[in-house]
Amino acid sequence: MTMTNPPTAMTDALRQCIRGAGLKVTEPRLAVLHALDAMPHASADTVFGEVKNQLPGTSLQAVYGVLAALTAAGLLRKIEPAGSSARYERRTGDNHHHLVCTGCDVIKDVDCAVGEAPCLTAADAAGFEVREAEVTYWGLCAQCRHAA
Amino acid sequence: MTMTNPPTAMTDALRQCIRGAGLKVTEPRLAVLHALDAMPHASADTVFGEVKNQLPGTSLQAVYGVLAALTAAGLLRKIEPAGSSARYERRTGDNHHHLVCTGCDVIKDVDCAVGEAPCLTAADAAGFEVREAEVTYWGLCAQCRHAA
DNA sequence: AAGTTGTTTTGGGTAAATCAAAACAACTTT
DNA sequence: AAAGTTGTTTTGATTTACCCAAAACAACTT
Repeated sequence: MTMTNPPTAMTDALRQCIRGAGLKVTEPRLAVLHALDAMPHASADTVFGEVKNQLPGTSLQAVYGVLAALTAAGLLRKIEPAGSSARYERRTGDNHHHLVCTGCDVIKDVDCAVGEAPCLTAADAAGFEVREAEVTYWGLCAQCRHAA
Repeated sequence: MTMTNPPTAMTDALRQCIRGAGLKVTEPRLAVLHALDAMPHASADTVFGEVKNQLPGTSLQAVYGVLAALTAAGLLRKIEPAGSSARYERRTGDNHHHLVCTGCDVIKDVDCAVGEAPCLTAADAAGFEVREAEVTYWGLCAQCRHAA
C-alpha cells in the first residue's frame, strides 16, 4: 500500500480538500472521493467495488472507515433512503433533497422546493428545536415510467 | 394458539378493520394492532415485546409477517428513519410527517407544513413522476433540549 | 531520520430482517 | 356441523449491512 501516485491536478485538489478538513491524506481516501465524483449516491459496497480497481488490496472495512471519517469531517453527506443501504455524496452543505425511483432505486438531486433555508419550519414543532429538514420524493424516473 | 378471546368492543373494531382490508382475522394481528395503538412508532422488536405478553407463544417472525401484511394492506405505515430500525404506526393515508429527536430517538407526528397535498411539487422533478413526499425533521425534543 | 499520531488490515461479531418448508388456523362451502 | 381450501404462523436457517478491537502500518511533525 506504499503506492503514491504522482499528484495530478485532480488528485491535488482532493488532497487539499482532505488536508483542509484536518485529516491525513491517504490513498484510500483519495480513491473514495474520486469514486464518489464519478458515482454520486453510491453505497459503501459500490464505492468499494470501484476503489479496489484503482487501489487493489483496499479492504471493505477501510472503505467503511473512510466514509465515516469523511462524513464526520463534513466532506461527504450520508443519506439512508428507506429500503436501501446508506448512500454517500460529495455535495454537502447546500440543503438539497432527493428524488428516489421506486422502480430502479436511482437517486437524483433536487434543489429545495421552498427557498433557501426552507423546510425548517414544521407547522407544529411540538417543543422540538428543529435543526434540519430532510425531504425524500418517491416516484418513478422517466425511464421506469416509460417501461410501465 | 387456539386462544380466542371474547370479542370486546375494542377488539371488535380491530376485527372489522382487518376483515375490511380483506385479510383473515387472527390473534397475532389483533395483538399487533392493539400494541401499536398504545405505542405508535414502535419497532418490530418493541411490538414483539408487547405482543408476547398478551399472546405468549407468538414468534418474532410472526410479528414481522403481520407488520408486512398490514402495511401492504394499508392498515399500517412503515417509516425508516436513518439510523433506526423500521417503525410502524396506525395513522395512515393523511400525509403527515415526523419529528425525530437526535438525542433520544423519540418520534412525533407533525401535520404537513405546506398544505393539504403539499410537498408533492419538487422544484425540478427531473423527469420523475412524484408520488409521495416524505419529510423528516431532525432536532432535539423539549426534554433533551433541557438536559443540554 | 526518528517519533508520534492517526489509518488500515484482519478477523470476529451483531442486529435487523428475509426465505422456505411444514404445521396449523380462519373462513367458505356443502 | 364437518370438510376443504386458502392463507397464516412456526421453526430454523440464512443474508446483508455494518460495528468492534487489536495489531500492523503509513502520514505528518520536529
